[in-house]
Amino acid sequence: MITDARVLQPEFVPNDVKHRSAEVSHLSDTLRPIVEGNRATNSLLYGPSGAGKTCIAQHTIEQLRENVVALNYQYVNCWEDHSRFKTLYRLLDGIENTFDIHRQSTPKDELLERLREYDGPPYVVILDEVDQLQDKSLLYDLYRIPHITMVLIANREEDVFNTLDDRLNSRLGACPRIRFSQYSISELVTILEDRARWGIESDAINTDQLETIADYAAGDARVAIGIFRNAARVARQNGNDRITVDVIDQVVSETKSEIRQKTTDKLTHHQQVLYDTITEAGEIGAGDLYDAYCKVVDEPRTRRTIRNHLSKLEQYNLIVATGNTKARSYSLQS
DNA sequence: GATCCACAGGAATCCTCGGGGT
DNA sequence: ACCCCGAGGATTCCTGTGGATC
Repeated sequence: MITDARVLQPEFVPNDVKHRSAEVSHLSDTLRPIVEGNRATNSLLYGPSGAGKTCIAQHTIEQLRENVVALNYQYVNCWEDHSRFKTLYRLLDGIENTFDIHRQSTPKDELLERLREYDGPPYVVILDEVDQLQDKSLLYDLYRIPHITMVLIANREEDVFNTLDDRLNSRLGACPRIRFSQYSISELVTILEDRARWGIESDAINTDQLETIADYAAGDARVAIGIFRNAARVARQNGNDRITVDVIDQVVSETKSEIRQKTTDKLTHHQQVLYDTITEAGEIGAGDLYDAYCKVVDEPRTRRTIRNHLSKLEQYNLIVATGNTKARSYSLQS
């Protein structure tokens, strides 16, 4: 029943993207100078998760590559590579300049120096989840390298600009910002129709069922494609040649927790305990939370460290904090 | 309204770990 | 075998803030 499993994968980037032509053309406008050999402007894509930011960034650059003789590009997820060193390493990796870097104790800004010295074709870098970048001054350093063009991606624009210093704000503050909003149900349906056409046999699913999936996904394309993929997998396991609504109902919660799991997997043990404690309590004040945390963990960290962890969890959109000072309480992100 | 207190978060410093140099 | 160095996490110290209490 499944004819091409690749197109059901979350990281698959289609040649033909739906409902984002305005965003694509805005982004390609900012990048167009590269085609004429000039310096392109940096840009920021922002919007809720599953709105197609990463996909559109990669798609647009792929398109650009077809028009430019030579162009390098690299995708960096700043959550996974959140330190200055790791991000720089990843960027050098994109231009294959890492063969002799094996230690963290390479002289202080040797990596940056190498990026500066790079004299190949224009280099476009996608910095996804850029608000998670530990050392924002890296953006300034990259900004000053002429042949590098940055495409920044974040959920909320204020998460990016609030954390920049004045110097960076005056430079990057003026860059084009492209807003992505949630997909509507019907938009999700057409996206799923494409995937269905490319990935599974033609009569294995119909519009009604795709609508059911889109409904469950609530505007998040990543969730929609995840449900679709799992439903196709379960249907195949059961030996069915069609994806029924029953199967879809069955895989929804599994898929959602799968996606949540991907996020919480990146947490440290201490962050995980905090998250679980909040999950259990529903809503909990800072003092009670710390006490509960200490009971669970062998070697509890200090209050100060826990506050850092909590603000990280908040940045990850896993929890929300409401109220100030004594009235502060933590609960799960809905 | 003055005072107290729990809490947030910035800055400086300490600690630990991994890898290189001698 | 030993020391050294850089990075990043944790801790210590601190200031500011707003709710609670009288």
